[in-house]
Amino acid sequence: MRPTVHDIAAAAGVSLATVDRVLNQRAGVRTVTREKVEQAIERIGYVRDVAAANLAKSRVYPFIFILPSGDNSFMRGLEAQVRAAIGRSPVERTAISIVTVPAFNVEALVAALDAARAASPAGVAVVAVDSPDVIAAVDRLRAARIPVVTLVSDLAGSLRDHFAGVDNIAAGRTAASLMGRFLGGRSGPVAVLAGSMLVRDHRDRLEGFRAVMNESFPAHALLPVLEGQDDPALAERLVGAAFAASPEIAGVYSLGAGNRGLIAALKRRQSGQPVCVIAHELTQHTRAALNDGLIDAVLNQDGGHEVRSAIRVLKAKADGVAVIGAQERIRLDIFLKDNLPFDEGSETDLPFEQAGNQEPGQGRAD
Amino acid sequence: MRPTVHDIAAAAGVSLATVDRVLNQRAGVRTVTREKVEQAIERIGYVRDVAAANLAKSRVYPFIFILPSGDNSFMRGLEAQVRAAIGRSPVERTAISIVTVPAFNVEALVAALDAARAASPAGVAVVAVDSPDVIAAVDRLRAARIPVVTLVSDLAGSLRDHFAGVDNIAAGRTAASLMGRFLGGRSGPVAVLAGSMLVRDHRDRLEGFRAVMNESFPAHALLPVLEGQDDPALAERLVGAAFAASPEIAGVYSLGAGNRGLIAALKRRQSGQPVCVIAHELTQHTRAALNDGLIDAVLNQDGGHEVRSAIRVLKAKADGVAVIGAQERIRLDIFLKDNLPFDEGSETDLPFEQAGNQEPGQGRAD
DNA sequence: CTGTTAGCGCATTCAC
DNA sequence: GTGAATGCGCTAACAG
Repeated sequence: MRPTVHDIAAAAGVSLATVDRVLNQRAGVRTVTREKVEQAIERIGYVRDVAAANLAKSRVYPFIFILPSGDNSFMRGLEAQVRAAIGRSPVERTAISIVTVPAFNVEALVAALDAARAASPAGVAVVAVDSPDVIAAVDRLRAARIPVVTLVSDLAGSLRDHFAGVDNIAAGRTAASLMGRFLGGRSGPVAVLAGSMLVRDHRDRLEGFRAVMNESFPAHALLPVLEGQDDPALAERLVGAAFAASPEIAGVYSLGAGNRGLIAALKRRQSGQPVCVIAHELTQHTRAALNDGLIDAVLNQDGGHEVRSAIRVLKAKADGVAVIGAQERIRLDIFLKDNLPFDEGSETDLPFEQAGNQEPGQGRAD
Repeated sequence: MRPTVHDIAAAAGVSLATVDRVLNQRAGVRTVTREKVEQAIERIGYVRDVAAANLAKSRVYPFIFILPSGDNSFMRGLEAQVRAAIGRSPVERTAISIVTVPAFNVEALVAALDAARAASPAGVAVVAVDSPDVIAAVDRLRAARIPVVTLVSDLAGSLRDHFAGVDNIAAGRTAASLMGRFLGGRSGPVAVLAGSMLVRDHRDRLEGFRAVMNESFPAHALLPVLEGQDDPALAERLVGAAFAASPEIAGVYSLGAGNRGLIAALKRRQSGQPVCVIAHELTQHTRAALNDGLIDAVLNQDGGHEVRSAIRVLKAKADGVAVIGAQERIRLDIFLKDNLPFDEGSETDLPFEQAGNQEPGQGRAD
């Protein structure tokens, strides 16, 4: 039997209440007594039973998730995953609320973060937009001792506790490496379609992609980055224009959303050599395009894993306990048409695509 | 507040003990009473608090992990992950014991399974060898109402509750798809190095690989499969001989272990065109070879994830509760030199490679 | 400053 | 067949 609070009380010659006080670092204990207890804890190797503690506390964890609104398959899937977590709330002792803010909008995000702080939750998860104002707002949360986890897109320079997302520089490097090898002997420049340089994940992917293309495949020039604002219509126009201007394009790297537009442009393209296409995020649309051979590879992050990880980490931070580091590393999935997972929409998991309002131009769509 | 046993007792007009009896499907309750209680449960939407139940029971889960012994980096890493789980035992209320048996040895495995059954644990996890005798032994465990999870290599046709491992057919298909595209215009046959056709995972990978190579890249003939018994020395001899016999080899797919031998053979090979090499399992050796450009891609399964998943599933089966399906799907990791994770040996995770005794020929080495 | 006591939600003796 | 009482390990009033 592992030692309990009673054992340490006996060993230290004090009462349960005193033990509890030093265990939970509450005031009102003489230093001598405290040390006596701490030594007893150390000596008998006590580890607290978190389940029992939570039971006694009837602990619930109020968390706030701040996500971009808009018509973006990936983000809507992410939201669905958060809703799934809400469904598990009774079991996991969480009370999660979702706040959506217009994508790429610094002021709205700052306002949401400050509102979250006012609600003093046990933790906040946020898809960050990279900006000094957002950093400041996150740091205000931390100053209020509220744990913060960035989700999908990180916020370097802030005091956030953890980032639940993939290594986006590595993602960009991987995209370049696949692109270069898939192109093999073929020549021609490569186009890059991004959403916005305002978000860290897109910037990181671009950086990684550029680095490896320049190092290892210098024969393929990179065309100027197309910023599609994750808007399918805009993306389609931009890509279509690029195809028209440079018919010899050999590859396209789509590092943001708006892939519906990219796919439409690819379908419309009749002439020219085949293009190698690498995109991000497995959605209904990219999955279909992968199967049709329009897209060669999809790099994906598992939104469900990210959400569950964010919750685990927020809980751990709220309790001040350690996490299994390896379990919280979000892996970059590489999908070819050959290793597509069975469609997850049917049973235990959530659909890749949710119904959503059409708000053109404002979301990180698809 | 979510409803408790008290609420359902009140709603049904019975006592706590009776509620408990129907909750845990114990005998000694009149059918009328039982139905009354069940309706109350349904009506107020009761869900049992597993943590509280475990606390009351002082429940511990005795689990047995059966792993192949021998000098195999991946398997030793897996064992290290199980040991890490043992380290978390006090927190997770598990009591895990590890049993190792010689690799590819049906009789030894059957004996271990039967011994495990005699110990009547709360669950068994086993790296299966595909054989009717093993299936029978697993089914005996299930007949004794002991949950069984297969780990890494599955056992089709058995009554095992769950498989904690990757989709190996998809893995083989993916390997072929990468191989074909990486080879681009180059011609020449492709060699396959396996461990043993006695294990399901190797057979599945081969099947997937063959299928896609034949469908999509018929220009590349497949040489007869080399069975290296996961033994580095044997693998090196076989691969070296294949290079000598067919200097025009364009690619090698190593779907088992023994990659140390493969890498040695690659280093020794001076002449001929460059070969595209795809291997399985990220170990110290494959990681180095990937960085050196000797290996082009490594397909990997995360042993830590598999072990943790196996434990979660065994617990759930023991408690008769559902699992989050998506969380328990083990992903196939594709590593290029560009998306290698930081070396995990240093901090939160475990080393890729453990020290181990040299037992040539009997392990699924490296 | 420290100790006593009564639960948290559930399982399990025991009586009735 | 059914119910009342006790405890799992911990926290939180409330007294002292």
